[in-house]
Amino acid sequence: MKEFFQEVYKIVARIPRGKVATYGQIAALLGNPGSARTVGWAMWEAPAHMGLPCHRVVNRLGAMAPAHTFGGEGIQRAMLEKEGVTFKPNGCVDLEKHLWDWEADYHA
DNA sequence: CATTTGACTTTGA
DNA sequence: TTCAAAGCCAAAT
Repeated sequence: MKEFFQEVYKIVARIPRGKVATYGQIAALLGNPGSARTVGWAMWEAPAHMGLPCHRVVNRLGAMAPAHTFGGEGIQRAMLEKEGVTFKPNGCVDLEKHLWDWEADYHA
């Protein structure tokens, strides 16, 4: 469903700078908590296409997509760090500090 | 038209 | 506690 993609794009576009969102939460926000994988799939199509901050979208562990997705290893991480996002020693985004509070912002 | 795959998540052993 | 398997929705082949 293309609309599903649009929903994903809209939500991702609303992620505040310096914050990150997880696939599962985005999916849940769309009403499809089980389609976390489909959310990621949608990102694959959208990227630079519409200036979508896909680098702010990570899995629930704070890990990011394969390097080639952003043009190289560390690209996504670099952009996030530039926005003020911190990383854990394990190399994942510090979700506890930078997880987007979509509940308050989007009014799910 | 049916099968497989995919930037994931959650539960079972 | 850690490891492994199933499940979910949508798109691509």
